[in-house]
Amino acid sequence: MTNYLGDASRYLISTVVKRSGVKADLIRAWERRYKAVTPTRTDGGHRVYNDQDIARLKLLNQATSEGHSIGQIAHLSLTDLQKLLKLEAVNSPPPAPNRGNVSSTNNAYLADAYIDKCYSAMMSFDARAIESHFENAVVELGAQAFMENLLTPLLTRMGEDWKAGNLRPSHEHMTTSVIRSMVYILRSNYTPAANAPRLVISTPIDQQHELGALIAALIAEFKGWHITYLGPNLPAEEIAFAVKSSNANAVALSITITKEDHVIPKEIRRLKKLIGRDVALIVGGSAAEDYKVVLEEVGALRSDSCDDFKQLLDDLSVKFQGSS
Amino acid sequence: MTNYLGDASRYLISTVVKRSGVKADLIRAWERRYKAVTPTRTDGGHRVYNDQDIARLKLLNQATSEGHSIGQIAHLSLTDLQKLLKLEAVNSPPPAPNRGNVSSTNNAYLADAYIDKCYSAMMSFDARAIESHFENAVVELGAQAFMENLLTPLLTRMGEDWKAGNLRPSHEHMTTSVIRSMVYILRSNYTPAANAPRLVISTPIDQQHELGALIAALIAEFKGWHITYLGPNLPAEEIAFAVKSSNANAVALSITITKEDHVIPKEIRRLKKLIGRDVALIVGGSAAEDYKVVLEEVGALRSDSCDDFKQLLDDLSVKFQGSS
DNA sequence: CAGCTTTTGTCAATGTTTTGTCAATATCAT
DNA sequence: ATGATATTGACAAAACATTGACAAAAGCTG
Repeated sequence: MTNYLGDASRYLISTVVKRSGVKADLIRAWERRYKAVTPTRTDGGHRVYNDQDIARLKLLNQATSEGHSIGQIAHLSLTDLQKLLKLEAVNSPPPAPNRGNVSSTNNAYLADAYIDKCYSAMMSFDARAIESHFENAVVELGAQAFMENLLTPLLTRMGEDWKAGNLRPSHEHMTTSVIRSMVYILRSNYTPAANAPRLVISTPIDQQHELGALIAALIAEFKGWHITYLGPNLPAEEIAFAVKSSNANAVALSITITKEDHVIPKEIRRLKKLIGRDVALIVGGSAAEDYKVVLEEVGALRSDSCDDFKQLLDDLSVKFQGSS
Repeated sequence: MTNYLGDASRYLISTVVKRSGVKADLIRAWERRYKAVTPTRTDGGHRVYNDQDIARLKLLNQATSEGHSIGQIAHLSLTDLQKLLKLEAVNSPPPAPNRGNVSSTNNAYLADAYIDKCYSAMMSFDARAIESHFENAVVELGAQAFMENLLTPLLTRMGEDWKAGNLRPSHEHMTTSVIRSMVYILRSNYTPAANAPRLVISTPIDQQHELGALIAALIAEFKGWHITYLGPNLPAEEIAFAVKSSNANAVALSITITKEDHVIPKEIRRLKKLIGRDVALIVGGSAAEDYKVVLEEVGALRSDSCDDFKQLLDDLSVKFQGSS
């Protein structure tokens, strides 16, 4: 079995400098003094790095520039470094999302490479490998691009393969659980303001697929909303109860499968009645348009894409600002 | 193996200053005069602190600024310091009804306090608060104790409240999703050996509750197994498919709800037939004993507690060692 | 309250460690 | 042959440690 550490990514130091932002001399110094990375070598002795090394260097660079001492963190794993930076961000207010240093085209290209890797790992049920690729991708692309250029396309591709019958439920289950477990790292790390608008996210009953809901949760979190994520497959009463209890301003539902019966329309009508007129209802997902009629009937907002959803959130945000 | 969240991170004094809010000179003075913290040293003699030290300093700082004299409290344990400042620990709006069940040992007492906090946060759908309590608890208790003294009792209590009707599905859903997202952080990130025994974890069809399965996954991961976690509610074919694809040595199922129909027994029989005799089948969860008959019939292993499960894993581990 | 002692936070002076950077020289790759 | 890379050694700025001292604050005593 090919293991994910031995994949086809091989970069010379000049490439690593460009992608990690760490100068070559420093990379070598870190290796010499602390074994921060341990690249393989060509026959001639040139260093050969992989994606993981790049991700590491990027994180180490960020951590040192935030005051951590390289000697103390050089040996930490990728995960530990992420934890370190997350904790760091939690305890200090500076919201500086100002680190765009890779062009978007380059980003898209890189993301595509990662998608392929993730897909083959998924097919062979190698959760560790998926996770490892995700980790690297998050570091390299940043959380935003990770979601937009990797997670969303991956989800789309999975949806297609699902319809074509190439994908089994177990694949989808495993991948979902990997993504869910990474939500914590992905999430923007500052606590939303006390008066941030509040959103409850779920999927209606009999809708088991939660990937869409997860992505929606992440997007909303990045937008500064205060999220109550309920996971998939809940009846209207439960969702409404959560809305009341958390005093939410809006509910977002993800619907990805069209059912012939009338369960979904019934649930939506019931939910809308329960939450009342003051709470907005947003419905998205690949099957949302099949329920167009009901949605219009109850005055629900539809979102057909990530950008759509963002726009909706922004609009609502203005409306609900400060209404606690 | 080495790191839970505790000793993974080592900080120099400048970082500690930023995180704790105590000036460097003062930290050293406190150490010199009262041994308030006892950092290790680098070869060169620089002080190296850990998360607990930082937590301590934070608390000490808070306590002194509230009038306590440093000389009197410097030697107190983290627990005692927390008790000292217990009135300040209110950061969630709804004051929780405190179920006063105080245990004997400090650690258990501490865990109990966290359980209460988590429970009231859960009741008010404050996912952020739950997460924050979990984070603190992991740092304070260590991952092992976190699971055994907090997560497991919490789960048990949820089960009881569920039966008593005090808990709604939405509560359980939200809490599950928080725990799932924390799994990533909890996991020791050491990559299992290539020849580590492989385990697939899921719950049978119609078993929506996955908290037991999650804890099982964590335990197995700590034991060095290579895990493929599938999430809840999968038919036998899917689980078997994942077993074949990942070349697993064993399957673990969590069953928490007893159904009157014969779905579960049928699923178990089918699963056992599909995976064959060479793959072990482990079944646990609060409702597992209700299916005793079937389980014995197919030769499944039963685990009634965490310790039980650990024992089982160890036994199997020996058997499967190196068989890839 | 005045006077005395103890506690506690801060600072300065001086020496050591850590770490980013650079230069010189040799080797590799195309 | 030329540009990229590797190795080694060195350097200086920044960060850290130690020691000793000092004064404000707190506590105590008569």
